[in-house]
Formats: sequence, C-alpha cells, structure tokens
Amino acid sequence: MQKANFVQLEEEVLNEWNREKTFERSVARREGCEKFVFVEGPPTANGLPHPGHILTRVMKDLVLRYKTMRGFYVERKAGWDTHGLPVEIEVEKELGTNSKQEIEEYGIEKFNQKCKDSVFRYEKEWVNATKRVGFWIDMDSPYITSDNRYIESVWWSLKEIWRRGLLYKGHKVVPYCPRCETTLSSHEVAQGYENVEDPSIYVKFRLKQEQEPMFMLAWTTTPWTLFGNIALAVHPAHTYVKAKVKAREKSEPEEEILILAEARLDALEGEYEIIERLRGSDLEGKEYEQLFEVPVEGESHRVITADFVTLEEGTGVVHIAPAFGADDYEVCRAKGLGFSQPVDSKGQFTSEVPFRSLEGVFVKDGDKHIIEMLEQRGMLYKKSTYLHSYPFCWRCGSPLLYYARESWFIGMKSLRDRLIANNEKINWYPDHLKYGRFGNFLENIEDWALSRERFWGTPLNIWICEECGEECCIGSIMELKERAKGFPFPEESDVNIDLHRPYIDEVVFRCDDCGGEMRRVKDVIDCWYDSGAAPFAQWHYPYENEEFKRNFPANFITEAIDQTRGWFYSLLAVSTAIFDAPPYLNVLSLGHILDEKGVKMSKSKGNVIDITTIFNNEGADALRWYFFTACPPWEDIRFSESAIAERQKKFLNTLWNSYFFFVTYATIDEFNPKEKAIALEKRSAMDRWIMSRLNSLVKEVIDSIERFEIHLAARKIEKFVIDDLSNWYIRRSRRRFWVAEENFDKDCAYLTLYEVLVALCKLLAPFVPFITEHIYQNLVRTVFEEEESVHLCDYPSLDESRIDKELEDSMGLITKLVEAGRRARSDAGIKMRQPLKEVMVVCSKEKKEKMSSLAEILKDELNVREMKFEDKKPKSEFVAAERYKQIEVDEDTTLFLDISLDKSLIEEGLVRDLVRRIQGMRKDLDLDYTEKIRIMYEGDEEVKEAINKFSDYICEETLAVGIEEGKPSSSAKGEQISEKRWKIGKKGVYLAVKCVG
RNA sequence: GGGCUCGUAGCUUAGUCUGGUUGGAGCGCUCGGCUGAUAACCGAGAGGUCCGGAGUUCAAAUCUCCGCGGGCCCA
Repeated sequence: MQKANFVQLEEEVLNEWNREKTFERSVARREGCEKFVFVEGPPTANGLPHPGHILTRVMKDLVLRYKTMRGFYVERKAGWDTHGLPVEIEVEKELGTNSKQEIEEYGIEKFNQKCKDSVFRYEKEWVNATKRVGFWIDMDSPYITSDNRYIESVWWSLKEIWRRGLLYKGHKVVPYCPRCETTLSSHEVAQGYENVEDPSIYVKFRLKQEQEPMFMLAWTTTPWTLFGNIALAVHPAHTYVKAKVKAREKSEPEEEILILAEARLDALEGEYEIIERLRGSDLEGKEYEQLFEVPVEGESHRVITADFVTLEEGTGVVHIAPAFGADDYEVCRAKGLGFSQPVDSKGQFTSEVPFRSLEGVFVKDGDKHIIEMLEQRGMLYKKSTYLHSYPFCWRCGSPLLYYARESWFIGMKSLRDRLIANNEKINWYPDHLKYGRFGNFLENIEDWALSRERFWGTPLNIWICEECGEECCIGSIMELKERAKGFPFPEESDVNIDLHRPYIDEVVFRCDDCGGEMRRVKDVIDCWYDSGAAPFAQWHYPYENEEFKRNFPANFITEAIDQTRGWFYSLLAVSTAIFDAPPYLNVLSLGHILDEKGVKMSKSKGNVIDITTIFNNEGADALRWYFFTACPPWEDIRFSESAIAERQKKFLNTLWNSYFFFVTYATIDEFNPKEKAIALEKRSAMDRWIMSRLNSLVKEVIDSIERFEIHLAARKIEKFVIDDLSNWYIRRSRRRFWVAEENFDKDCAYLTLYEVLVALCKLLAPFVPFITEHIYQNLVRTVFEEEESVHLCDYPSLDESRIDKELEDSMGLITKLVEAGRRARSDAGIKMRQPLKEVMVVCSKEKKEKMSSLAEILKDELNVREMKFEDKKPKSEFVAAERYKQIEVDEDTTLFLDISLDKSLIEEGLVRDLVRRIQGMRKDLDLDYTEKIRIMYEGDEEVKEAINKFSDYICEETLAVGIEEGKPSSSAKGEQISEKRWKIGKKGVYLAVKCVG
C-alpha cells in the first residue's frame, strides 16, 4: 500500500494548475453564462496572514469554485486595502515618531512613500499563502485602494454625496486620540476599551442668590473636564432633595445644604436631614458660581434639565462640558448655552486654564492637581476611585478624549429608512444578524464621521475659498486639472499624477464667486469608506462603466463577524447613499478562530498558529476539510493542529485508500472504463445501492451549500465516504475484484466504483481541490478525452432515476441486522471467523420482501450457512431452544442466531483461522498481491484432516501453489520464508510460507 | 453597562427552530472481534448535574425568566 504524501501531491497539483492555467480557464470557460458576482473584501498586507484570514479565503474559494462548476461565470478580482491609520502607525513605529508635528518635520512626501511601501511588505506572503491554500483569485490585476483610478472613483462618489447635501462639515464631540491627533471611528474606538481605575469625585457647585450656602452636588470621573464646565443638568421629572449635612471635619463649615437626587442619597456620608423635596424641573435656570475662571463664549453656569440624566450612579446632577461630551454638546446647543475649550489638539491644557502650572500638561495628568485645588477651595465633597471601562487608542494605547472637533460627516441618519429598506433585500447567513445585530445598528444609525486629520489616505476632495468660504467638491482628475491654477503635475500624462498628500495639497483654485484662493481641506477620509466603495471603485466607475454595470450588485460576499459594522456596513452605507441599492444580496458572516483553549488568536497574546506549519505537515486539503467540517461557518472554531491531523487521518486517508484500492486492482486487471458500458439496471443490488446513495448525497450536498450550511454538506460527504463507500460498498465488494478471470460481475464492480469515485471527485472538488484533482487526473484524464481538470467539469447533478429509496431502506435494515448478529456473536462469545449454521429473522412480510434480495449479504457478513425469514412470530419456539441467541432489532424484527457447533463447522472455522494466519504471514513478507506462495505446516490429526479437506480453498484464498506437511529444508539464501508457531484455540500449529514468485 | 451569540462525555460535536421512547456520534481509554485497500473498521464497556437556578407543562437539553462563563459588536 502506497501511503499518500498529501503535501507533495498538493505541490505537484499547484505546479500543474500553474502550467496549465487551470484557474484562468475555469473562469473563461463560463464566459457568457449567468454571472455570480463576488467582491473580495480587501485585506491589508502590512502584516502576515493569520489563520482567520485563511479561513475566510477558504470559504470564499469553496463557494466560488462551487458556483463555477454549477455553470456560473465567476470573476474573482483580488483587492488590497492600503490606506489608513493602522498603516501610518506601523510606519511611525519604524521611524520612531510620536506626533503629527514630527511627521510633518520628517516630510509628508517621504512618510507617505513609506506607508505605500509598508502596505505591500507582506504581499508575497499573502500571495503565497493564498495560492498554497488553493484560493483561486486573480492577484495579477487586483484593485488597490490607493491607486489613482480607485481614488478617482471614490472622489466621484463623494461628490455625488456632496451634491445631495449629505456631506457636511460639523462640530461634534468625537473620540479623539491626542497622540495620533485624529478622531477615531466608532469601530476603532470599540477595539480599545480597557478596565481602568479613574478618580471618582463629588464636586460642589455653589448656587447664587441663596441666603445660606447651598450647593449642587455633581459627580464626575474626569476632573480635567471641569475646566470646560458650562452647565449642570438634572432630570426634569425626578425628585431632588435639599439635604442639610453636618460637618465631618473641623475644617468644614458646620452645616451646609446639598442638592441631589433623592434616589442617590446614599452618595452622602454621615448624618443629613432632608429639608425640602422638589422636582428637577424646579431647579431649572438656577445660576451657580463658576468653579474655575476660564473664559467662556456665551451664556453659562445655569442648571438645565435633560432626559439623559440617570439615577443609576452619581448624584442625579450631571456636570456638563460641551467640549468633552457628545450629549453635553448637543444639550448646550439646544439650550443656547456657550462653549469653552481649554484643551488643545494634543490633549494639553491651554493658557486659558487659570493655573500656570497646568499649561501644556496632558489633561489626564492634571486630574490630581485639580482635585487638590478643589479640596483647597472647599469645593470637593468626597473623592475615591472608580473602576470602569475607558477607551484607549487601539493602535498607540493613549487614552482617548471625547473632544469637540471640526469634522466632515455623511448624513447617514437621513438615509436610515433607505438603509433599512436595502437591508431588507439582503440574505444574511446566519439570519439572526439581519434584524439582530445589524438591523439594530441601522435603527440607531449615526452620521458617519468621515474625515481624518492624517496623512496616508484618500484626500478629502473638498476645496474651500479662503476669502468667502465657498466650497467646491472635485469629482475627477479632469475636473481637477480644469480648475487648477499652478497645477504642479505634467498634464500630458495621467500616470505621473499622484492624488495623495502632499502633492494634492498644493493644488489651488480660483474662487468663481470672489476670485479668492481655494485650498483643499487638509483631511483625508476614513479608509472604511475606501473599502465600502469597492463595488464600483474597483472598476473605475463611472469613468469606465461596462464592468461595474455587469457586476452590481454582488451575489455574494463573506468575511468574519467583526465586519458586521465594518465592511458589511460601509458597503451598504456607500451603496445606499450613491445608488439606493443593496451592494450585495447574500452575505455570509464567519466565526473567529480561537486557540485550543477557546481564546481568540491574536498577535499580542502570542497564540497565533503559524499557518505554514500546517501547510508543511498536513497540507491545504486537510486544513480546508477541517474548516468545513468542524462547525457551522458562522461559529467560532477552536483551532489545533492535532484536530487537523485527525481529519486528515479519518477522511482524506479513507478517500485515498478507496481510490487506491481501485487503482491497485484496475492496474492488475488492466481495467479500462472506456471499453465497458453496462446499464445500471443490469448491475447488482450493491452497485445500484451505492449509486442511489451517491445521488441522494448529491442532492443533499447541493441543498446544503445553497444555504451556506457548508458543515452539513461536508459532513454528509464524509459520512458517505467512510460509511457507505469504504466500510460497506468496497469492503463488501472486495471479493468481486479478486476474481482472476474476466467476468461480468467484476466489470460491474469496477464500473460502479469508477463512476462513484469520479462523481465523488467532482462533488468534492470545491472542498479539497488538490486530492480531487490528483485522483481525477489519474482516473479520468488518462482514459477519456474529457475536461483536463476536475475544476473544469460541471458539478454533479442529481439523477433522480438513480435514486432507489426502497433499496436504501432495505440496505438500512440489513445493516441493522448485521449489527444485531454481531452483538449476538459477541454475547455468545463466538468469534466471527467461526462459521455458524443459521440465522433466522422474524419480521413482517413487507420487510422480508424488501430484504430477501440482500439476504446473501447478511449471510456472508454474519458468516452463517443458512438464512431464514419467518413472517409469523413463533418466537417461543426459538427462545425455548437453547441453541438460539436472540436479539431484538426493532419493534417488529427479531434476530435469532443458531450458536450450536458441530464438527464440520469447527473444522471450517479452523481452516479460516489458518487462512487468516497465512495472509498475515504474506503481509509480513511484504508480498505483492499477485505473488504465489508455497505453504508447509505441522499440526495434530484434526489440523491435518481439515487442511486435507480444504486444501483447494486454502490455496485459492492465499494464492498458494501447494500446501504440504513438514518443514522447509534449511532455507537457502535469498529465499523469502516466513515461519511461525501459532496457537489457534488450544491447538498448536506450525506454519511456513515461502514465496515462489 | 447594553445588544447579539455560543455553552451537551476528558476533547470535538449532533439533537434545540417544531417539547414526547432510554440524549446520539467521533477522538481518547478498557475488553473482544475483523482485516489481501485501510495508522482503517466492527461489537461491548467505562465516561453526562445537557453551564446554574427558577418557571410554564402530563412531559424541558429543547419554551420563558434570572444568573454564570466564552466570543463578537456597541458604549
């Protein structure tokens, strides 16, 4: 038996595909057929591919190969995501820069060039891994989000949005990284929450126009924001109290009155007395003294009411700083209150702060001083610490600030209903995402903060007049050239134009209105917009538009679940804004790869399995098969090399062995399927059964894949290969292949096994493309003038006429009886090799009729001489007879096994034992299946008698030319001899086997 | 903190939507058997608080609620 070397086999197949351009031909072959459109979610190649990326690639590949074989035209354009802060951070690490200023000093031109290089640093590894795992995608002409043509399309789309008034400049409090000096998108923020201890302080704000000292008591965990305080908010409907509190220390005033929500009274320490209850709305408009003297534009320092005030923590009185909180900003704007911003873009206090010592200090580092100063001024009621989760920059680790910034937005809120309507047209797998996580997200959609105050990204294509503020949006390179004054690029050639910073920043226009100079806003855009524009930007739409029109919307995309609000959303958002149409009709969301312990694999945890080890040890097919069978595609998968090795052993080996069994005997017999044609009806029940099973399988597999239930499809195939094909059909049919001379039944067996293997290859081709290709090449291409690759074939289609449900049922019954019979033997302590007289099956007439044609199988499997059916139930008769072992099979079926032995049965058992030993000795000698032997033996009279009686049988079974009593004379050199003393039952037997060629 | 999702034998999992025999498999373990494709296979055995608790019901792994733990997303 030749052991399969899957890794070597795969490398040969890869070379073959490469040589014969199989991928390209598989696509080209379907040109003109119905399209199945796929969009590749572009990865960033500035890190090595991770097992999760491989999973995604494998799932994509399965679906696309399957659809191709099903007759669809499936183009596969690769893509690379190239822009964005992650890329900049990598380069910054390399350069050792720490602020935007340093980058500017280094030079934007050089910096962006480094970013560009960095993005393709691991391209080779990505391309290699992609090819190695068998993902067929066109990586020779990928779309690249930083290409001019791509940017031009993105610009066009932004101009469309701008023209509709959906692209606007706003002021919003946004999560902001003071180190990177840029706002972060919500998906970026989400990645960086950590549990940290922050100060928790209760601050007193003294109300004006009150006789006795009276304070609003507010709670905050960010003391530094107090410099930006503009108002205090209470809930209009909740009950508040004036509580008279006694001094806890001598330094405090004897008594003072604090105002807080009644429900939050446990914030108070020591004794207190409630002197008045009032509603929040009663407090509205009360003025209080400013804590610190910070300049404020507009009205300020009043109590206001707001619905977002909760009573779950704090005091029910909320400190409002519009510069540092989204709700704060909104409520101040609504109430017409002023604004104060004592913090600069690096997160440091400005000179507006009334303490020299704090100027230029990072806000978080100022907390301690502020608390001290509050204490000194007697404005601190109490302090402690508070454990909560706070966002940090996901790349650089700086604490984020919520910070009012100027930013450009896309008005997604106004498109909410359209987003929901378009989502309605999308099939989600798994479906709970549609109205669950994704649907909920759309319901509460916010405007998209699009701009990034960074360097390496698609420049925001908006120019503003420095004189009159006139705004213009540029949608194409042509338009840019026409408007430009002192355009710094050679106009004759588009190739030399780079639309990135810093070049684009130098392009200045003349304002149509006032003649002033128009300059581009400095921002670049969120790279999520880049990838969201992929459906049209990859085709350079609308400047070239044939491809786009044929490729929109996509039929299928798939990525991991974390893309739900990432790429899945950005695609829908852009497409809804531009085309008011869903960009994809089916989306498969994949689970994540966890390590053996169920922890997410990530670089920082150091638990990432190197995928190349798997390729080198187990191979791509084993890896793929593991991914497909392990769990539903949308569930997290616990990944381990040993689990992959197990799948390989179990499935790929069995498949290989089935194939190799065929090849072994087909070679001996020089079987050629081309020369045989036997109608299925003429073949045996076993043949018709496996064909029926195969066709039932085809139906189930297609149905499952169509629902993206990849795991069910794969598991069904696995079960078929192991149980039906290998352990039943081939095992049961072996003897048919061993017959030396030509005969009809042998041809049927060959033909059937051949047809099943070829169909199975096609069925499996999208799953395990390598081994199936190898088998196909050897089984089909050497014989028929067929397609040159299994991947150029059509997927098997269901042939209803070949399904015989009744036969499948009958065989099912037979296997049940076989199991029952084996149990009966086991119970009686009689081994399989010992022939028995009879098996009796008591069952209904219908069952008997169904099974009678398969009775031989049962007889043979159970090693009995006779088999009887009884349709009545004379059970008692057999039960009474002690020689029957009884096993209940199901409600109306009972099996009785005659366990009585006589001399002839025992003799036959002995002979079979001898044969078994001799076969073992052949194997020890490592003989070929066709090599002849001579046998010598020594044993008692019974042995002698049995061997004499059955010598023909023994010789036939063991390919012996003769069997004689005695020992071989002294073994001549070079002769292959195996000799051994055996114990069979209680008998000692000596056997010698000599190869005679 | 909120949403979604997963939790079944030592491990990987089926069954859960649609409540109903004794909760099935595979790996691993023990014993036995089979083997001229098979490091395969077959039979038996050990191994389960179906994450915990409460409820609905004649009946709950399954439905409801409250927790716990993992994951993702959002804050």
